[in-house]
Amino acid sequence: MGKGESTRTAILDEATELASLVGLGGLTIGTLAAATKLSKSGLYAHFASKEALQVEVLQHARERFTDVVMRPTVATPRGEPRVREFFDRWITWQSTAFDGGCIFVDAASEFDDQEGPVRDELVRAERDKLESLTLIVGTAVGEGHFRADVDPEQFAYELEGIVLAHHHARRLMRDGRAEERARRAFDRLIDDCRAVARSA
Amino acid sequence: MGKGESTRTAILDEATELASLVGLGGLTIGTLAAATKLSKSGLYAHFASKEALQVEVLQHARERFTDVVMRPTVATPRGEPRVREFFDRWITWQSTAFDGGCIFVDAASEFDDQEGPVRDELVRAERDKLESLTLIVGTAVGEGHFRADVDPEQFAYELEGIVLAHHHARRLMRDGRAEERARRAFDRLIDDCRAVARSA
DNA sequence: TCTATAAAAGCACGATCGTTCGGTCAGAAC
DNA sequence: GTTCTGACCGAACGATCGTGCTTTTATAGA
Repeated sequence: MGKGESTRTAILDEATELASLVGLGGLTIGTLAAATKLSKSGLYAHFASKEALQVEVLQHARERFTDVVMRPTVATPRGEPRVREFFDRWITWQSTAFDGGCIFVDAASEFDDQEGPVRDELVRAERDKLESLTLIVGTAVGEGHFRADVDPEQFAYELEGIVLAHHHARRLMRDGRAEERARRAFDRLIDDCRAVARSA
Repeated sequence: MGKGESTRTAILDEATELASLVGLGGLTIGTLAAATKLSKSGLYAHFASKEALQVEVLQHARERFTDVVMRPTVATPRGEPRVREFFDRWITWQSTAFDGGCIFVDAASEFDDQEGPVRDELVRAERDKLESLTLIVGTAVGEGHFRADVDPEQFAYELEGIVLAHHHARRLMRDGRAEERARRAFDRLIDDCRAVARSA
């Protein structure tokens, strides 16, 4: 890895951290330059524009997500264990990957109304994650761990809800029991997928 | 209502709308002045600072929430019907109250790491809503509509998750079936509260 | 060691940020 | 008719924004 590439990575690391605190939009070249001990122009030479930087920050974070969540997940036994692993790692990711909030959650509310490459990248990342999750759940159905009429997309939707509630409770409300509550919600979700039938 | 007070309200209305599109932090005095057809200084005379404006925007939105969600909810029969009413109105609120995303959701990710009066107001609003919801669920338990071992706080946590998932799916992913999914998730939640016992 | 090239700095630009201040102009109070 | 007040505006402040250009410094290959 050449000099340029290594500073580039360092910039993106720092930018990810900063963006998790002040948001992707709140990120400024000036503060990022100060944080990386570079001049504004020196830093700027690495990127075509601020918008391009924002997109690259998202891609950078996405690679990390793949490394610490996705890859270990697909390496565990298929079916329910894999679903559990995914959930575990996802929750842990949200608590440990950033000083601030998860930049995907933060950026989602920030850019959901702002058309452009940043929003596009966000949607791409989310769709990717959703597809993987749907597949993982579908496999659990195929393995017979979950009922046949379990809707993987609905499962993914509800799991996302649990994770978002966890993020909300933990970061805004600073609820010490946020993770415990998330686990209870997840257990209920899993439980309903295993049960033979639901009450009328 | 005097002249000053009415323009003040008009400013807050417009500010709420704008903030839902670009975030509370993305809101600027200049664009807000242009949107309200006032000069920057003319507008600014109504508020002590931008931060004070942000806080007032949140309070303004909170009053609207009380009007269109809370008040009609507590006017419906106690127990499960009231819980359903709350959910219905909350979901509708998120879809219709703003052009952009719900400013509480947006602001929550934006300010969860930024100490100050804006964050404080956010926490206050959230705590308020959570308390009301917990009470409403508790009543449903008291009425015998829900099982006695239902944990109202856990219920509130999971309901918030459903609403957040709905917001996420609807605004970022533009999923047309977001609301249908939310309703299914809610029905499952209610169902589990009524069931006599859960499978092992 | 010399040189070609890559990396970072220096400096400056136009724009916009939040904020302040002096002023105008209508209407109410006296 | 004068004074006072509330509502608003125009201009400007210093700071910072994103973004270029030019120059210096560091690095790597011969």
